[in-house]
Amino acid sequence: MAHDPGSIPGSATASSVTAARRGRPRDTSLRTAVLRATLELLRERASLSIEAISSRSGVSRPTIYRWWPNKTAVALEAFMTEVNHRLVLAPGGGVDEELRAFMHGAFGFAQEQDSVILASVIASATEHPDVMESYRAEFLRPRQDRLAGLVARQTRAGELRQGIDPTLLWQLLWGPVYLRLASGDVPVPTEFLDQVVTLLLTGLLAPPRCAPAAPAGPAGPAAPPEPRAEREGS
Amino acid sequence: MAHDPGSIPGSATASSVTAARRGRPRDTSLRTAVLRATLELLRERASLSIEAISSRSGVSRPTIYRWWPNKTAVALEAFMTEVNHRLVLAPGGGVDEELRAFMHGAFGFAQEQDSVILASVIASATEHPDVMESYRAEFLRPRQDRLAGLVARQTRAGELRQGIDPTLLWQLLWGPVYLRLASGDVPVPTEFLDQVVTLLLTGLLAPPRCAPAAPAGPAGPAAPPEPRAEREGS
Amino acid sequence: MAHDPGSIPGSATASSVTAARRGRPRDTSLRTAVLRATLELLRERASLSIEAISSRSGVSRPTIYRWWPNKTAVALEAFMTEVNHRLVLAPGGGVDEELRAFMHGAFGFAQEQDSVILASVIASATEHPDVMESYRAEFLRPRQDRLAGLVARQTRAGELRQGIDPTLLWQLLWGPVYLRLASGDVPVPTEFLDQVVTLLLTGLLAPPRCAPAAPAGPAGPAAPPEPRAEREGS
Amino acid sequence: MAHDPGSIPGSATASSVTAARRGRPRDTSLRTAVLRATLELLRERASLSIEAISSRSGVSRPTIYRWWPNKTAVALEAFMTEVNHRLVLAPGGGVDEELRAFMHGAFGFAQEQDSVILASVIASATEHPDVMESYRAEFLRPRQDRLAGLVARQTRAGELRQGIDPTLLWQLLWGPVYLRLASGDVPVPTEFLDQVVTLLLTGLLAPPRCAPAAPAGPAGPAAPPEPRAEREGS
DNA sequence: GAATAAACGAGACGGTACGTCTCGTCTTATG
DNA sequence: CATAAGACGAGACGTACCGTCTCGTTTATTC
Repeated sequence: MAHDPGSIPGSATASSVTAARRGRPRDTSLRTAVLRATLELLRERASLSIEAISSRSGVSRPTIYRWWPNKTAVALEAFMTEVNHRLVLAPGGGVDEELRAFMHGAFGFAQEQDSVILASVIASATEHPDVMESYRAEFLRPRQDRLAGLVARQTRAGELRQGIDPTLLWQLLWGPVYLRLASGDVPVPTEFLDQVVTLLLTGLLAPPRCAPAAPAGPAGPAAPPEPRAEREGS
Repeated sequence: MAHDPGSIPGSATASSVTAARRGRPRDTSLRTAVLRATLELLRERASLSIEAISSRSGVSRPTIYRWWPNKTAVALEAFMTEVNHRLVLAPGGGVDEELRAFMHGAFGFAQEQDSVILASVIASATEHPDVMESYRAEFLRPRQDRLAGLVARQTRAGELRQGIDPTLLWQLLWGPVYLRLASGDVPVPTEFLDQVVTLLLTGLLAPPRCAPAAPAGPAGPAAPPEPRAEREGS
Repeated sequence: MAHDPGSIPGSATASSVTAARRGRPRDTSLRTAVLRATLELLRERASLSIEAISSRSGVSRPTIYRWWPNKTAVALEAFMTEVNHRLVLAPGGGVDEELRAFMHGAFGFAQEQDSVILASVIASATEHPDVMESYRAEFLRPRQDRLAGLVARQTRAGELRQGIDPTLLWQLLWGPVYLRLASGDVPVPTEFLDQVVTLLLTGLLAPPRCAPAAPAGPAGPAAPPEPRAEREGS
Repeated sequence: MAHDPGSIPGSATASSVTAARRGRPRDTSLRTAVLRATLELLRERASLSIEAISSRSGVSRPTIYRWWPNKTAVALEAFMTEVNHRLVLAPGGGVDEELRAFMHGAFGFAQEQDSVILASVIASATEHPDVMESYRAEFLRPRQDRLAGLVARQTRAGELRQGIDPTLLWQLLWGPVYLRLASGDVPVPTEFLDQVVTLLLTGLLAPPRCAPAAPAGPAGPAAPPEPRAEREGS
């Protein structure tokens, strides 16, 4: 992610075995310090500047520039270290159940204040193609892949309608959550994730007259959603 | 919209009849020039600065600051003048039809390149409560109100299920579109708006065994949507 | 002084008799208001701006520009109205006496805090030839003329050495006072004026051996000047 | 002079020996460039602005602000570098001779057009106590000290009258010169300096009847000074 | 009494400089 | 060779005055 030839993350790479490279070795604690400082600043809703990251982390500005191309990249990396380790999906169960589990795993981080970060990162990533690419690779791809798998599986199982476009579904799931992040409408409670799933499963249409006595089905979920009006929407 | 006490826009207010105000009258061509320059810059994806707006529009910097508190406010106003005059909804027809009409009226602007603007505006509005308020008042409110009306009407008409939360629905409609704007995934074609509506109306579930002939309804919707995979999603 | 075609000050000019000019007559209270406000600001050591004069005096900016070419001109005029009415010289008496009287009359204003004003005015007048000319006409000329008269008279009377250049003398009298004004070393006490005169009259040289017993003469003045060291000089 | 904690000018301080300070060293050519540009602008009688200094010298504005608190400080430093290296006094000789030498050394710079600079610097220093302090320390103090020494020496030698206040004398010597600078009455020719000394030594009074042959002394002084009237005085 | 004309206030505007901030680069000394 | 310290140019920020201009209003003279 950092534009670093030598890779760092886990990085028990070959190189580290063969040759302790010449010169002073990179101080890995710097990466941690920078990312931590960045998260703190983002949480404080302070406007992020390399300047600030530098002075808070104690890492000099030129050093930061050596390892990251711009502040957006730093922010994204900082966010990812926080978020991705939660993405653990336990497949199994009905569509309903499994979709909920997916939402919780994929967007559960939105329960926390930090999550606003992502919206600002994405927004500024528009100007930095490389950062955008990181975002796709590390955030989008894994989630979209899992969703695609889920859709395929449940379609085969006959639980989902035929012909559902996983990409479209992805946008209908992630879109509302992202909207709240972008609008500062955080934290996003778990119930919201569930409501989205519920509405999507059932659809908006009134049950056809075919089975007037059968609002049953998976209808339960549609239990009168308290008309939340606390906030204005987004 | 501009932080202007004395009204400018349409403003055939009483005051304008009774008293042509004292002092040199405001040169209204400036407002236009500023907004036009702003749109141009935003379209060019150039990073927006008051400096740039000033030199491009030929309006001096102090004058811009006289009428707008910050660049985000300028950008929002510029966007609104472009967008809001399209919001004409002709109610009538079935849910399906009416929801589509709503989408086209409310988000049709997303067909154009300009639309990315909005995402950047919203993103930076997070730091400017007053601009955020303008955004709510001029973009969100009218659209949400119309949607709420639509929902109420169609619920009474028995076309929509009982208990649908208009706010949640709003987020499911606007969320996906906004997501594409924010990701630079523009223009958003009209078909996308329709697909969202279709999916939401019908829901994801496979038709219950109760009535094999049932899913007719507005029929078309379930038509195998070609699994668009051109783009990666957002 | 003001760049006013029609003159105002005393101005019982022919024109004022023959024709009260057409149109609304100038409101003379404005001049007073402007000058008073200017003096106040100068006394407060605030940095003088037309803006400030305008808002303090309640006279609009364009009106001030109608009557004065720049702020330096306003300041000079304000100062002169304060200062010149003191210049009343009563000739007569010995050189010593008369020179002292001259100093008191010409530079007595330096006893007051306001006097610093003059230094700043002169300094900025360097860039405004017209203001400099006013300064010469209204401040310098009358004082220099009187001094020249004094020198001529006392030279004829045999009290002053032959061949004293009045211009040089003027600079030796006004220079030290001006220096204190310019350095903010105000107020300039009357004793200072006297000391200057004394030193100049007697000169620095020790009395020639010709009359070892006669430090008398006009020596009295040289009475042990208490070695003031309170301030640093200028 | 610059508000620089770390010493630059001569400063062969201990620190400079032991430790060449960390970080990129200050580019001393910038200081020179700034001061040179400043002198040029002052000579051209252009109104001095940091903006102008910056663009003329090629040094960026922030850098200038890093090293000087305001433009007055820059101007003073620029002037001092030009002026102070001339202050070399060779004591010895009679009062007359020595006083003249003092004048030439201390105020000789006034022969050049540049000298007007000083007046404008002092004028604006009134608003900047720190600059005023620099002025005292670097211009006033050394000159006043030498004058005080001169007075003491010559008083002991019996050439000067007892009880002459060096501060008062300072004002009588520097005042007339400063007056000419402030009035734009430059260059100040060497003869002017001499005339001031002459007048001060001898005094104004006609020689007492005691010793008709007396006023010999340094004789010259009383030589009929051509009544210069070319300029108006100041 | 109506027309005329100047004086004036209110306010908009382009312009210039201010002093500050952050960016990203570069240069040196140190580890 | 990695790093810290720090100097630097570039450029935008938001503000303060400048001096000018355009109006509408007021107050006097003149026809």
